[in-house]
Amino acid sequence: MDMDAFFCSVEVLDRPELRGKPVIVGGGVARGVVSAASYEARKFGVHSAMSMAQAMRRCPHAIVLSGRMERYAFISRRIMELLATRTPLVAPISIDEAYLDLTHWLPPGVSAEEVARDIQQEILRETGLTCSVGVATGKAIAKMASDLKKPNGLVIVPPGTEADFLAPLPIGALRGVGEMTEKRLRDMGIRTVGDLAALPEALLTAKFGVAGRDLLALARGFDDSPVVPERQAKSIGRETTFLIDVTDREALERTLLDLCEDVAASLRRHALLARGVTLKLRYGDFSTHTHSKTLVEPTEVTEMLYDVALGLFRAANPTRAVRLIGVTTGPLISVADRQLSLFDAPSEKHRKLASAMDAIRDRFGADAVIRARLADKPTSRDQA
DNA sequence: TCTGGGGTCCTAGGACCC
DNA sequence: TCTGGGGTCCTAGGACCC
Repeated sequence: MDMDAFFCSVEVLDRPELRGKPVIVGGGVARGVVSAASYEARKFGVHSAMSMAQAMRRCPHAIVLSGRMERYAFISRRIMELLATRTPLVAPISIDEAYLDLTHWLPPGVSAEEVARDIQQEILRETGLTCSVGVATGKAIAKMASDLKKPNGLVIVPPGTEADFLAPLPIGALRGVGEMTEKRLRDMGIRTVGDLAALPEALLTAKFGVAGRDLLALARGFDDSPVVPERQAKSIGRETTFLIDVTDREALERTLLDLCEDVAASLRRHALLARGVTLKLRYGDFSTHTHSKTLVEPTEVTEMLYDVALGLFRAANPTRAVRLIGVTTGPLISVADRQLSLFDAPSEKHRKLASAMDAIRDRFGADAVIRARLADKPTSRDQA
């Protein structure tokens, strides 16, 4: 199940005067990208992930909105609840998409196709939004089927017809084939999934390794990875791109603290501890570097994360202007699995303070308590 | 054209251990 | 003085997805 132009459709729902107009939800025009484009905007060649600058060139009269994530998340939760009434095996893969395994959950005498239509009608009735659905024996093929007839489409791939369904599709439509792989395959003369399916496995493995073998299997219709609900997160991170590249170390370090604060709060909210920290820096030429360190002891404490992140930042010693800075933590373990060390005492104070601050923020909002370090000057993120 | 922010998974070399 | 093989962890980079 895949919602159609989800963010834009929600905006049109809430503001009917937008209906029929080219609407784009995305980041700032300066350095942002398109998050969602209405079908009217897509007619002009606008699509998600395109830079806003290019989108505006292609569709100068588009209505550009910055997006309201809380509103989208609210509607998403409602949709996921509706899906959960059909089968316990629902795996949300993003805010507007989910896989359902109906194998053992079809009501007697009811086909998967009928359930799919029913879901589309129910979502439309309950939210006013349309979605597209693909029905197949595997996730990847179901996803490709749902992409085929948007919006409000329903495409069924009967068991045994997978390879025939895939063969005419352009190679870039195959899940796992991104920009890089598409280019390499096209250079080899491969244009459709059928072309790929006809190649010998040895050739694909030689060129692309394990990924080549997997792509070939999918191209031939073999797709059986299970629908797994509720997978535990393996990493949690925050990053920010500046409006203008930043050289000022003090400003960068302040942003780093801000990011660590966010990440730590998220870890605590999910009752997780980080075993490692990765600092990410992107420079003006878009070159991107990461610097990681495994922690002596897993933590969810802002100061511990910041201490390590700052150490990585100072060791990296960036001399060029920074376009993006980010902090990612992982791998993660559950708080329940914390191994208490003999030298744990000093961080206990931090943990208590942090949970007190989290509680205040939950009740009074994110800005109710802020660090003295972040209090006076605006952080670079405020400017971004 | 000039590239967000949230992730997952894979590769590969070197350290380290047995 | 010419030096194994296997497993796991750490770190960096990169492709891909939504």
